[in-house]
Amino acid sequence: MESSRRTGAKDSQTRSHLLDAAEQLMLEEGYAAVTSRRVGHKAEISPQLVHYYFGTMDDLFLEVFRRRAEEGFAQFERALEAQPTLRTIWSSLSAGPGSVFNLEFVALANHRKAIRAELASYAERFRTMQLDAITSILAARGPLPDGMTPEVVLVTMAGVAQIIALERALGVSGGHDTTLAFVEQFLDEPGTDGSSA
Amino acid sequence: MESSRRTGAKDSQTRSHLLDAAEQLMLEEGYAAVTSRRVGHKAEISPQLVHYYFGTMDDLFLEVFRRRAEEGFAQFERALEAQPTLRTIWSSLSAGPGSVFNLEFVALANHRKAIRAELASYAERFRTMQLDAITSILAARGPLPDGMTPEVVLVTMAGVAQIIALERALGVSGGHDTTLAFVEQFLDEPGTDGSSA
DNA sequence: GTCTATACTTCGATAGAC
DNA sequence: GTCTATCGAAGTATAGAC
Repeated sequence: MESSRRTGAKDSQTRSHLLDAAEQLMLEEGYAAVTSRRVGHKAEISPQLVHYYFGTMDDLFLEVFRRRAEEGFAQFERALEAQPTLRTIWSSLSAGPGSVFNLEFVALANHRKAIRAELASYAERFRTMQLDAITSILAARGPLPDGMTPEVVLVTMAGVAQIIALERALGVSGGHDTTLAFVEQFLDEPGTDGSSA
Repeated sequence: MESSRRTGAKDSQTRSHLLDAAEQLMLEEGYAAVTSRRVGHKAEISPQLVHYYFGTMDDLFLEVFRRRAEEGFAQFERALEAQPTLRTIWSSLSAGPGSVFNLEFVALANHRKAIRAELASYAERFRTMQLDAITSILAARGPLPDGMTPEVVLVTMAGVAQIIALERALGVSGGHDTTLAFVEQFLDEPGTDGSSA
């Protein structure tokens, strides 16, 4: 017996369909296209059910984000356990639709504080997890050049992965090939300062 | 004698005020907050004038972008002429509100093709200009490590600058200090492979 | 050349029947 | 748990008075 709102069961099929539709709309047309009416229409469900299951649109956005985040999180953990390598970390940073998705959410977070908080918390959890992993991986590879800490490597890889994803979405590709080749070279290297073998 | 729309004189004060208001709204609350009503209200001008001066909202967005782009472009050219250094390029990549601005526009471009085209064209022009500059600057610094071309350095710097700006907007700061310190070290180095002095 | 009035659409959200 | 009916607010855009 709580508030009458927000009752839709978590395992409802309808609920999942609404989340799917919202996610797809967001990916294809941006967050501004995610309206209760359009979500309902895409899911072939009456728009009012959006409010029945999620209350406000902000809550819908949060649920979409959480579902994705948990999924990405679990996926990264599995991949890391199977292959605890630099390449696994790089893959998690440059993986498919995730980057566009993140971008859309960051833009959304600009004026919705509840979403910003959730995003920030997730980003920090993810970063910490990646840092732990990369620290032990790099330790096994020998000493790093002066000033280049595991943190630096991680932030740099994340930045490179992101700008390439972003520019690709824009249709710009200048410098991507050579940069990706350099990343590959770094991933393969047994040592990090060029003094290989 | 052309189409009756889009008549507002380019040098109109009213027009400038509308652009200012739109830009500010976009920076503060994201692109979704840039509506004809809100822009008009912020500029203390009737919302209908937005359509008189710009036709559609898309045209308004384009004008806002162009004004910023030209400004940033000219500024970069001046800075580079005064100080043709790596640091000047880094500054142009990490300069204040520009990054947030870009981010907002990229998100917007996701579902407005006219804006995507403009953004892509600008990004390419800017990248080419930066590449010319960084190539000659790095040439003077001596040979680069294996695989690290000027392009790679540029894309990497751009990525680092961007992810830091993005995370900062989100309130996340893990790893920024050490990464920025590393960038500083790289900017100051007379050589690039650690064999300084 | 500038601004008012206004048409039309879509938005989020709620009430209540079934 | 789902749907119909509906409210008030806000969105883009145009017509036409001044």
